[in-house]
Amino acid sequence: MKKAEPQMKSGEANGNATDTREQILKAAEALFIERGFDGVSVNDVAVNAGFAKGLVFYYFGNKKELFDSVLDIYYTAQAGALLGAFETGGTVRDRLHSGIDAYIDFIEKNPGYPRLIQREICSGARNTDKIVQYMEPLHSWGTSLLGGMVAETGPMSARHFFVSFFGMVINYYTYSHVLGRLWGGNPLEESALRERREHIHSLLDASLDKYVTED
Amino acid sequence: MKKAEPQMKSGEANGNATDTREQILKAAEALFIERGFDGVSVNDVAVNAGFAKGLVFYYFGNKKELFDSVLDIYYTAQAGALLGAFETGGTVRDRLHSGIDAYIDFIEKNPGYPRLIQREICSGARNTDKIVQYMEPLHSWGTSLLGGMVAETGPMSARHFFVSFFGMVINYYTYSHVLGRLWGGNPLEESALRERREHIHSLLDASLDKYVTED
DNA sequence: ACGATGTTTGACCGAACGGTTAATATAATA
DNA sequence: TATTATATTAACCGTTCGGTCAAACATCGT
Repeated sequence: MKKAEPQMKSGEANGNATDTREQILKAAEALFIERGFDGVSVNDVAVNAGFAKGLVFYYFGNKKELFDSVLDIYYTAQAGALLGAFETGGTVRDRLHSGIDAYIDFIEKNPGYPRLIQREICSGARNTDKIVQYMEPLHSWGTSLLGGMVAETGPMSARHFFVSFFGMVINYYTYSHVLGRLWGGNPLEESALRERREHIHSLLDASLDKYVTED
Repeated sequence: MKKAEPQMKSGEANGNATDTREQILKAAEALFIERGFDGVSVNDVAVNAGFAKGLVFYYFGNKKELFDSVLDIYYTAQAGALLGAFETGGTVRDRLHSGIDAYIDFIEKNPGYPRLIQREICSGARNTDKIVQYMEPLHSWGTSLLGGMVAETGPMSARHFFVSFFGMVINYYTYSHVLGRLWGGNPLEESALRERREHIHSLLDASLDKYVTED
């Protein structure tokens, strides 16, 4: 048996810095989503990407920076996905609906995102800055849209609506595997996702009908 | 200087198995809430409780069992807190309101609970069984209450209302430190909590008014 | 062919990890 | 008080951790 021929399979040395970086990032993303920062070792990432551990440090310096790079990818993707949707015209009601749709679209295209970000939120103060950075555009979009139409403070203020609908949207996806067990089906299949989307839009309409004076 | 006198400070050897077990559990709970399973070492727990590491294994066998013991405490507490509230009388609307109140009460008395359980949910399949066990009573209470009054399937079915209100309730607490930064205040102070509670009840009323045919 | 530059590895480091164990301190029992 | 049973410690084990580093490999302009 002669030595292994140099054959190109995914995640093997390729001499291209950009490709390698991206392969490492892909592996890191998948693992961090599955097990969180503390549940993943740098060696896990390297092996899953098909490289030696040292290479991860060559490209990312340390584990925290690797993790932050993954977060930044999502942040950029989210910003890009929402920016367009936030600038559409129409009534406030229309704009709220299309903003929520854009956010759901983004989540469905990035199914790992809810778990990654929500676990980070639960982890307390460690990454608060980055999470705030994430939510700030969403938050200011939502609250400024509703701003003139609901009370500025109190139980029916825009900020509470924001938290409610944000939680309503994102939790369906973070809970999906539990809901699958509870319901006996796959909450992430296409028809179920359509159903969920419709539910949220209906609840938005119900809230606007009752608590927002005018469109 | 003579040897340290045997004085009783919190978390010191006391020869009492029950007390020691509880001190370890308390320390473990606080740390698991703050940093999650993988972010906490057994030595952390032992030191925080004021004992040697070996003692944790003496009482709990291994790290996973220690973690499960913490989860079980919350599960028992939750079950006890909700059982009474689920058996009150009145209209369906009244019973939904009082069930939600009981759940909020429980969370406010156990402020670490949302972070602990939600992070576990985000961590995927590892503890799905236990999480399902957690949510099953809540879920069946909510869906059976609404059962006869909304569609069995489709976007306005009981199951979707359950997810929406569950997420609405719990996310306010898991997001509190982020919301504090976003709003410039403390979302966990008493007046803010009252406000949040009122918001949720109002949204429930709006939903019932629009989508539930009769009380 | 050559060195220069960038890429990748594998061996290595000290620290921390989960877990074990023999020995000791304490409490209970007789 | 002597004996037994329990509670607790400190040292230890093998493994894995994040991180470093010198050497090897690849690429490419000259």
